[in-house]
Amino acid sequence: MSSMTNNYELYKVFYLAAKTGSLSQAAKALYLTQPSVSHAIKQLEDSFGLVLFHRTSKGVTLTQEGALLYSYIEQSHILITRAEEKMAALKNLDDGELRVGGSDSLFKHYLLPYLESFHRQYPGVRIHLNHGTTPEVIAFLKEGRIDLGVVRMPIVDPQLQVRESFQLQDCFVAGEGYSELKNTELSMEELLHYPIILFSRNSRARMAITELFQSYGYPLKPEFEVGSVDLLIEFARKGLGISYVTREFVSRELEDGSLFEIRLDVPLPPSQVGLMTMRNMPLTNAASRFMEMVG
Amino acid sequence: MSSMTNNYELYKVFYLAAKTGSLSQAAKALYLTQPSVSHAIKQLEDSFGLVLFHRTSKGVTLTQEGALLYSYIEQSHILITRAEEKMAALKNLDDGELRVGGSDSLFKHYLLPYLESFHRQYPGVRIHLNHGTTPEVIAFLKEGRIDLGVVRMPIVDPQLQVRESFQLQDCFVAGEGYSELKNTELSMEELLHYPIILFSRNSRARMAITELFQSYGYPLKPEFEVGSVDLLIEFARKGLGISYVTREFVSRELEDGSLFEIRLDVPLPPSQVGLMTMRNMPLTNAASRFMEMVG
DNA sequence: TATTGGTCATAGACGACATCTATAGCTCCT
DNA sequence: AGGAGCTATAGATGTCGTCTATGACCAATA
Repeated sequence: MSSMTNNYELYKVFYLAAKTGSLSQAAKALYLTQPSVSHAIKQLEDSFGLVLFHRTSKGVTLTQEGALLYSYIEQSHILITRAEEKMAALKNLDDGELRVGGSDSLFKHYLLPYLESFHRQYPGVRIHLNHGTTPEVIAFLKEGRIDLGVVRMPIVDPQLQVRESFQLQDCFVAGEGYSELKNTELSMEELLHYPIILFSRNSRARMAITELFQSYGYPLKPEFEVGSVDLLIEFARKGLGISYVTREFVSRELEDGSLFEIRLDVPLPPSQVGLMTMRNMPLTNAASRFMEMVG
Repeated sequence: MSSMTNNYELYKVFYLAAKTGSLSQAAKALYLTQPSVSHAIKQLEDSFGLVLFHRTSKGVTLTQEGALLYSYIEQSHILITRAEEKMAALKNLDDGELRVGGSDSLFKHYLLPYLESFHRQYPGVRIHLNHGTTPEVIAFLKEGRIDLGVVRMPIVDPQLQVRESFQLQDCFVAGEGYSELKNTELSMEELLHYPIILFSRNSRARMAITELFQSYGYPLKPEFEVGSVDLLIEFARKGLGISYVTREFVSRELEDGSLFEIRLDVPLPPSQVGLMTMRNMPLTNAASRFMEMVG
């Protein structure tokens, strides 16, 4: 007796019968036959022990009790219809949101064109960018605050799934003040005679290059330690030293000659960008579409 | 493609799965097995082309899309539950309304005890009384403003269904001033020497008695014509004349001697009270219960 | 480690019941 | 009187919702 809970499908039939004022028309609308509808209404009436419709030779009209029921069911039906529309919109990406985490520089130099074209193709999807360091982005992901993180590889975390996406190449660059180094190839030792500008300590690229020098026996101690890629570039342009930056992020400066790359006699390790998601966590439609576009 | 309209029953399953966070528990609540619930959810997901739940080893949690759907379905479910409760209440007569039409005097002298006991038994049912003349009451009924009319018979209207309920007897009464008539039997002619007080022209009782006198060849012209039974009584008590009233409505005055009945040498016709409803129109539960009580 | 107990997913069989066809009864309109 | 609506009813049919049985997975035990 606790949950009387009729079959909800009956309410759909009831709704249409009441709305159209005709069991036959309701049947048409539902792609059913009239007896089916008649039977469904009868089930409802029996379940309540109340008469819901007044049957006449030209259709049906609601009784008082039926009208009261209708006032509820109509609202309910509207909500369900909205829900279905909403779901369809999410499916078509006419609606929804895409929440991405990553570093500012990756957004700006790497993800921006994808975000642009995604937004152009799906203007209904609201895009949220959350920038932070790699551990912060991982935390965002685990808290469910973002759908997708864009970070440097490698990431080792059993809860996460990472897809390699794009290779970047870090390199040393300098500006006008060091033009004597333009067409030479330096050794590590020679490089270290110059002031070095590095990104802040906790960055992945900084750790990688420090380790590399260490493996050859050289300690890499920066003259300047800065907190953004833009500052790395600016410091180098002003001639304050040699910056270690991602080549793809300074392509413009390399083009216009305000910076040039310094070749070393040892190869520098490439760095992989990875798209990071929760393992075994379904993606939103928007997020998975975006992943496809980034490829 | 027009109306995507899923089987609503799936939403009930979805609701419980989301609410309990477990397909198994939802199954229990619905008296189903877990695979059934699993299948139902899959149907919904397939229909939308979206993943609604994130499955883990300890249950399910809503995805973003699922959460959005839930926000609609939860409301919808609440409405349906309320509707079902409301219907149960109407069935039990814990709620609802009873709308009766009739004349004031019938309400007061005939229907009141029934209304009282009905109200005592079903205090949740709101009672509306609409008084009016017989044609007005018929109109109320046809407009759907009342469920039930209480009127004098006969009623001839193919749209109406009338059940005879109670017999009343009209009679002539007078007060102290006419005590010489107390133990005599008058003829019609003798009666007409006294001032007569009648109810207003359009009443059924008035028409009946006028016709009766006419059939014997006597015109019945009242000295006073009043608009309520109370005035009929009051006028007679004050000695203004002889009132034609329903005997049952003056039982108290006949008891305490402030009025006495004048016997005629011709029998006066009894008048039937009828309960009138729309033919082929289902009654509300409250109305049909009330009809039973009135018997 | 293995074990146990919980989760959900899948496959296939079964049967309830939703739906259908056919028909009848009714009212209204031509 | 006949036709064109409407709904109700009865009984046949077959869909599809549900079940059983099983597997895979995970987490928390022993």
